[in-house]
Amino acid sequence: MPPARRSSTASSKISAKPAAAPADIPALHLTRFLPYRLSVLANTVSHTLAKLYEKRFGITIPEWRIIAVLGGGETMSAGEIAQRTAMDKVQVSRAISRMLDSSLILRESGDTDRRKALLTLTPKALAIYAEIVPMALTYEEEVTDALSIDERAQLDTLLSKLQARADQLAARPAPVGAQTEPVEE
Amino acid sequence: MPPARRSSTASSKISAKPAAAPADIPALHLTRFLPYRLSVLANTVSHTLAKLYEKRFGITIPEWRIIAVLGGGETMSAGEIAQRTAMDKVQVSRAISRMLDSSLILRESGDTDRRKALLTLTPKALAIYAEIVPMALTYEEEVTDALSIDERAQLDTLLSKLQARADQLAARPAPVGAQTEPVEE
DNA sequence: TTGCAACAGTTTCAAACGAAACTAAAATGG
DNA sequence: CCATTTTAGTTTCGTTTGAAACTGTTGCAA
Repeated sequence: MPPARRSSTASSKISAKPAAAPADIPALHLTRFLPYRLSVLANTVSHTLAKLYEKRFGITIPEWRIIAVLGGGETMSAGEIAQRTAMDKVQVSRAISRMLDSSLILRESGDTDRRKALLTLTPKALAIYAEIVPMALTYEEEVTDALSIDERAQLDTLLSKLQARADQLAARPAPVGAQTEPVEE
Repeated sequence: MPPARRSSTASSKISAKPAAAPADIPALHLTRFLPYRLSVLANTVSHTLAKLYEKRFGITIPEWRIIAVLGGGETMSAGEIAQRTAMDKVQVSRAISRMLDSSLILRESGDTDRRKALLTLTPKALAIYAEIVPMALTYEEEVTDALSIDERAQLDTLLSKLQARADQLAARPAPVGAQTEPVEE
């Protein structure tokens, strides 16, 4: 610990006794806490997969998602992509701009509505799609191999239910009794 | 679409026919793809919760995690915190520095090893802990209310198994050959 | 001892992000 | 019609991030 700005007491001899923590507060163990567990798991999985196709194709997660939704050869607008990939429009816009630079995507302005740009993958991107999909599916399988057939079905159900509920709670305006006050002291 | 840099074909009349996509490529539907689903769900949940305590206490996710592991009044080093929160040391270092500024944490240099700084929550942070834990648990309950008792147990099992497997796969050196081969089984 | 590798944390730097402001093009409507 | 609002997408700005480099400290070994 090098340039540790000297803060108040800098000695040692810390009483091993938990100084505070009133007994009536329900304990929270991070490792049992659903949001934490989901976050860590999703992170591990995404990160591993991302490294795989970053190394192989030099694309990022947003780009991979766009390739995934356009991989069928379809054409759609940026807004549609945003919806389908659950990314926001800024992220999509930036990813598209990168993909234009690397000739992965083709942008044509629509006739009927010139605000909407119609986006299509180039053959180059389609080639990546053809290679990356099996890779992605293989990885998914490797992960789900940890589960039985029954458990995989359960997982599907659970994720759907949780997502539905999480969406519902996220949409909720504001926690009813929530003060907008920054902590009393 | 304002300053759309004109890229090659800029007309319209897009043939609705999917130009490519050979039939032998297994389709990948993002909405059925586990890494994607996990990512979206974790994101929704974390984001909702983060907004909750950001608004109320002005703390970020890393700070909340640190409060969570130190909330019992324990004292530990930054490295230990990093392990327990599954954050990397840079993230922890920065969170701690913020918390020192806002008097949420106390840093004392150890006697035996002056590299390790011993970290403890201040009463102010403990007060936040006392308030935030019920909030967090309530939110967790609201989410899991979408599930039956059985399903909650399933979820626990599934997450554990998936995390274990994901960790295992993440640790795997690197798919050396270009191929995504199942490798040593 | 000193000499060097390993460790604990911090800092730096460039890329990535989110919110909000912005621009251009459509839709609305008086 | 022209003015206003909405929609589609981009840009800007300040913050956050992650990797790698760095600093101080300790442990180990010759």
